[in-house]
Amino acid sequence: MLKYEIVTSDIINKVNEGTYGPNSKLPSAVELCAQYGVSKITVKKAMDELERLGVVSRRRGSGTFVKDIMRNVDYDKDWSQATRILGIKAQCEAEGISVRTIVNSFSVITPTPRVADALNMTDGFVYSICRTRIMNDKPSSVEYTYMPISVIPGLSTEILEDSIYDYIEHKLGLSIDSAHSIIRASLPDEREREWLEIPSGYPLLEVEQVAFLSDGTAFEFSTTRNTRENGEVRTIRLHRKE
Amino acid sequence: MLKYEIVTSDIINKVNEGTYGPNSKLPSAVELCAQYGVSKITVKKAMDELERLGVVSRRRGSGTFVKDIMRNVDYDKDWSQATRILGIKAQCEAEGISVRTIVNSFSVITPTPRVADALNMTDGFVYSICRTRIMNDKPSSVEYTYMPISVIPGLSTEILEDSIYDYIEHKLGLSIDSAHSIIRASLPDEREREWLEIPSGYPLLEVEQVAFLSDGTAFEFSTTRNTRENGEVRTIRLHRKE
DNA sequence: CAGTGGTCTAGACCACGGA
DNA sequence: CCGTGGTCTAGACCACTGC
Repeated sequence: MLKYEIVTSDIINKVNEGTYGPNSKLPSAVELCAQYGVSKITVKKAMDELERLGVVSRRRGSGTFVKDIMRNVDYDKDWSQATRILGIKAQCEAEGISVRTIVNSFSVITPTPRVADALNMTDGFVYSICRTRIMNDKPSSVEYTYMPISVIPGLSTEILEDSIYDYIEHKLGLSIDSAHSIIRASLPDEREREWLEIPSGYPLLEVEQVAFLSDGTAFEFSTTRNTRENGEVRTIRLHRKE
Repeated sequence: MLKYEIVTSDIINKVNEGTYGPNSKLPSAVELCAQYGVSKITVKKAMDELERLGVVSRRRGSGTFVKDIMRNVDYDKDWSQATRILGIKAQCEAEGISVRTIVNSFSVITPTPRVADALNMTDGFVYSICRTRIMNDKPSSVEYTYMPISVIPGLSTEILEDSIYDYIEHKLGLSIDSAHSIIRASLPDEREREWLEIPSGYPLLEVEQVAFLSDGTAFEFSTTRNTRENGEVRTIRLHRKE
């Protein structure tokens, strides 16, 4: 465990157990340096992390304060970036939710302009995949996925029913880096109503996403439409300090 | 302008104008140190920023790469944290959108348990505010806001029609720090359909938010329900590197 | 093995807030 | 004025990648 992580997680623990209560002021940076035997920059990095996680607010000249509503922050479960970017499968399993995946369709096509643009492709083919996710025996989302066959070769139905992300990272040895998402509200079409077993007026949370490998290549363009139970996104926004 | 900001914005410019094309590799950290005459840590901080803004991906041992789809990133318009946390008014004005605000109701009440909990209040009163936002002459969101009168004294209808955030920062001299949000899809009730001039099946993007001052005090609990045109949230998620 | 980014230090200096 | 956090440096050492 890195030094700044030790500081971060220790302070989170102290916040959770009430040693540092809501609105209280943390020890100053120099005090924390002494307390943990680390340098000022390391303490600062820990504070950056706490701020990003939404645990504290900082004001230059006066100090660092625990936010008002701090109960049960979990260092590992990082909501600040709006859902961790693992496969859905790994994410659910981490929380003890059972997931089953139904492959509605799976083919190779010439990308539409929209898809080609999102993936920055000039030619070549993409997989076109449509899947339904069943979580704890309840249909909870429909996912439309496009991936260039040149970047992610060798997909099979079996993999789609398991975890694409696992295949990409462990079988292909590629490194997943990040995703850019747009979140909207939308309504289901007829097929989706059937797959998700919902009435026609039921609102869905749509997450459109382009995902990248760590060499910068866009490898996935996907749209996921989530039912209410499943579909909630949490974020933390920091005010721009000028 | 700070040194790391100079580095960050210069690289963003070079990406936008094509000097560093999609998928290309940036100069190494040491090269950039020499190029800008700054230390390694400063370059690293600039790279952290570029990564957070979604411009580059980094891989230890091989380098830093420009992402595939990098067109017109704007350093000031920071989408990475899902909409900057100014008042809606300032946000729209920055983009040349006209905003008008209609105050549907404005009163002081004893907070419901839900509200008191969100604001971590044990006693006292809150303002209860309901407003409709008209953007470019189109009704685009309904906003329900609760604020403790002890924290934000002296609100008036006039302020509500203008900008609460401006009042808080400039008149009260308080410093807004951050906000924690939950995003969902939902449907309008009857009054909302009327205010927003939409049919009954129209899906809304609901953003529930608790906002904090920089001493950690929760000063606002609000729920905003946005129409489709207006309601889109963008985020960038970085993969957890372990 | 050489080259990359990542962490960390000790200490200088600056900017801001409050008494 | 002092105490706070914020930026920055020069350089050490580590961890990973790819040849």
